[in-house]
Amino acid sequence: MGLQMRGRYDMMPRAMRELPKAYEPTQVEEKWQRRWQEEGCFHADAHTAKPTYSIVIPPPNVTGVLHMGHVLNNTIQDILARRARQEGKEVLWLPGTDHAGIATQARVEKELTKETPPRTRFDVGREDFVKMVWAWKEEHGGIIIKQLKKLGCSCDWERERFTMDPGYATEVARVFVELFREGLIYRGLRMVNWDPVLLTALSDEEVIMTPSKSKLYTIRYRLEDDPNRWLLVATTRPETIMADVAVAVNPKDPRYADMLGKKVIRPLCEAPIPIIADEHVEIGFGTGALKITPAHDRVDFEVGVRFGLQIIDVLTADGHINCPGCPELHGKERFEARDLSAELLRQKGLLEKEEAYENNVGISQRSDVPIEPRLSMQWFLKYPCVQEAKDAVANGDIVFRPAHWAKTYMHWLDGIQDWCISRQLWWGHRIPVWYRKGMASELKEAAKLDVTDANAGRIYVGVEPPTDPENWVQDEDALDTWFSSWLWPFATMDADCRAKFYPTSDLVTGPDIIFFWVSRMIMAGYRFEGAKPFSNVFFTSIVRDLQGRKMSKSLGNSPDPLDLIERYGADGLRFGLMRIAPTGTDVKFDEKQIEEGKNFANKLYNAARFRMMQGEASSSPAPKFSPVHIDILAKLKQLHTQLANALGKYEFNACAQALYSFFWNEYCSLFLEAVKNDLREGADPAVRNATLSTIDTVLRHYLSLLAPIMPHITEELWESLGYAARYGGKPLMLTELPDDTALLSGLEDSEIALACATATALYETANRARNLKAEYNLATNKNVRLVLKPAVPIEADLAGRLALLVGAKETDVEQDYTAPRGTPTALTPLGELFLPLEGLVDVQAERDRIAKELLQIAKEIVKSETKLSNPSFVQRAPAEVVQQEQARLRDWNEKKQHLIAMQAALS
RNA sequence: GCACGGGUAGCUCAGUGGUAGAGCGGCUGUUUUACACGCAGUUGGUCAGGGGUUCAAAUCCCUUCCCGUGUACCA
Repeated sequence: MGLQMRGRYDMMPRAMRELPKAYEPTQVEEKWQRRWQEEGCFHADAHTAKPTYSIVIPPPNVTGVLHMGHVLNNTIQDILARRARQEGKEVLWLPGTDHAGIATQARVEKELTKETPPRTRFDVGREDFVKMVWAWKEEHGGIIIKQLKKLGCSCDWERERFTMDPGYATEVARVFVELFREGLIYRGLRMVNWDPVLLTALSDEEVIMTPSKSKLYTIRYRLEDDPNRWLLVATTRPETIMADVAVAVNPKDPRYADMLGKKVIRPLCEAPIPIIADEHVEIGFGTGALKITPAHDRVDFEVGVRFGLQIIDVLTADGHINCPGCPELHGKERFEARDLSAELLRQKGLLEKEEAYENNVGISQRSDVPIEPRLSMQWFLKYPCVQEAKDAVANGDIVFRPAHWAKTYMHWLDGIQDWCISRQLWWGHRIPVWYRKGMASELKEAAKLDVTDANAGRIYVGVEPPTDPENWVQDEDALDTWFSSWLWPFATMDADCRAKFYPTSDLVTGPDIIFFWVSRMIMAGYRFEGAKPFSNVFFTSIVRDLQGRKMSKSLGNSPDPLDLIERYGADGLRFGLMRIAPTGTDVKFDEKQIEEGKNFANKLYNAARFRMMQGEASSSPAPKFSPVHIDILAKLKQLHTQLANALGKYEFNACAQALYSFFWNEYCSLFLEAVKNDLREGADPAVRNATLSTIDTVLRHYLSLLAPIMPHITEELWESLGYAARYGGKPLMLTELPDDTALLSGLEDSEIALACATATALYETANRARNLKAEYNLATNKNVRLVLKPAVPIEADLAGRLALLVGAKETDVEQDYTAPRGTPTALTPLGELFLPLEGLVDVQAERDRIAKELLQIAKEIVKSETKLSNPSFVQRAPAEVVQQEQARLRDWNEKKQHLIAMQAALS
């Protein structure tokens, strides 16, 4: 090998025969991940003058392990980041993890239950428990970060953040204090979604309305003053009857008009309760009478408020009945109590009927049990900058892709409700509010606490604890995890970093967290930084299994990405996934596709290996280019454009597709197969130089273009092909994209067009010849002779390439060739092509073949003639289209004539 | 209920008015010196159904059906 070896990226000469035939990704990938990091390739400098590109990672839960959704999401971010580096930008991809209050706390609590004897966090105590969670986080919390590194993510790991880092915690508190002072954060007694397993309030977004099979019970309520009159009430929750304080009917319902103002006897925990009239009750549903249970239903609560009704709470925090007045039910679990109460009513003869019924039940996203509407003292946030958030997306300051998600976003913002931000958890940011000692119990009951209470000195709200802590007691609650996540795009950055990299460029995330995260970040960005947090939001598809089901642990249908990386390589996984990732819809995951990614890596490796087996090109004699060289360079130039366009539209599947098809089909199958003889011994050195330099040009450009998707193998080949040393002496990932305008710069457009047409004709001709061979059952590798009766001038070079492509020993170009009777013939763009089969001629077979082809052509001709004989078409279609159709018809007719002539020669 | 997305070859998906495509799979041939993770050939389609607009519809409009997602709820 005559490679020039110098610099630290040099490659030691290796005997090419020792290069393994198959690409083995594992070691290569580990090596480059290590080297990139050692050399600080991922580090973002906040002080350069370069244009910036920045992304903040959607922080995975610190309890998380990598799943396919993460792979999709982070591969896309990595592609964007790597491509931006190639374009000369200063790139920050900021990584980190989320403390995930509920998930992480639950994780450690689970460990406690495994102890003997089992313990709960209450046995441990708040301070020690929080210490335990921190310890767990230090030991197990980094798993997903390691996994992201294995995927090749080029995050600036020096800037890794955690949502409970000290600096971050300060930001969270600062924001709380500011919003409190502004009056947007307040504490109030409200109906909230209560999780009876986790014993905390949840936001509306954390409740999933799920259709469930329930029962609708119709129950008899006796009128107080008439033992023979009954009011029938339908309910799905008989276990809350003891908390009924009224029965409501629609004021327009004639059936009950005379009952208004009277009382019925509550059938359990008996007591008279009024019959009231409320518009809210639908006449047509059930019996038209609705039991009002303000403590256990949101709507009933509002009715209760309107009518000044009493609130009777008969459920404990963990979902058990608390009603000593009804000893049969007191202390029973809520669902057990439901059946039991129905039974009790039946025994009393008060259960009119019981029917199967499907209704929507709110399920806790976290604990998977039905939530309870519960009256509870919680902290709420009235969202800031709602209008700015709407405007930004409406006027295009922030672009959603796919665009239709903007509708979902707007809809949510239109109906936005105050956010319940307090959680009865220990792991998380504790609410920075302190109550004056001695007043604590009084304040606990206060209907609403707000900024005036701080002014009155009853409470203290501050980033720092009060200076006289002995006089204060801190609020017990922690903040919703999303109350820290919504600050992620700026709270992760110091002042310099913010100055350079905020607002960020792109956000890549799943549409399932538009409300949880995306919308809230936008509002926070405007409120606290006075600017949008990002310019583009790319919503990835949701990865599903082949049956279309969401991937989940319980279904066991979620492949382990690390296992996939092991078997197919990170590059294979990335490429395979990008190839099937559609824009705008779900992606059905098929492992076969990942295998394709691996196969593609192998193809690339072998194409590079082929190059390494050749010597070096030399400057003399001057390279003699032929049409196939020019053709592949023109296609390469096209690929540059295609990729830039697809990336601009975030069409990653189109990128992968274009890269795949260029390399496999155009470069390997056509170009390389056409030029192999140029590299054999005895070939014209000028042609050899043209071929080698073309190969190098293509590979050099191609590795750069592919690098963002398959960073490891391209980096490896960049080095081992010697390009690192030759083009800039830097790793590929820090090398700028080569300039595609320099390709073919010395040639006129017309020359290029002619060369491409010639190459295309050559490939088509080869194709026809291969068909002929196959139809005559001649093995691919069977050396045959071709004769070409040229329709255009054929250079010897071209004839040679044709023979090579077809697997023929030669192509004779003979203007006056007369084929023996029955010789298989094809009409090709280069002329009539014969496949003389000395002694093997099968006249009948050739006749059949021609007849078959004629049949096909006849159909096309009919189609075309029908079209052209339609006057409307000729008159109304654009002239261009008509001409095109006419040309097609001429072509078909010409072919037909030719085939008929051949047929005649056979008879 | 409302909104959004989707229905194209056995499978996964491209295809924004002008000759229905790719990869995989199937079948046939092939160990030719980069690659059998390969090469060559080939087989697969009422573009969900119906109607409309148009010279021309997978593509635009209407409608029905099916799948998915979000959202609102009636106890």
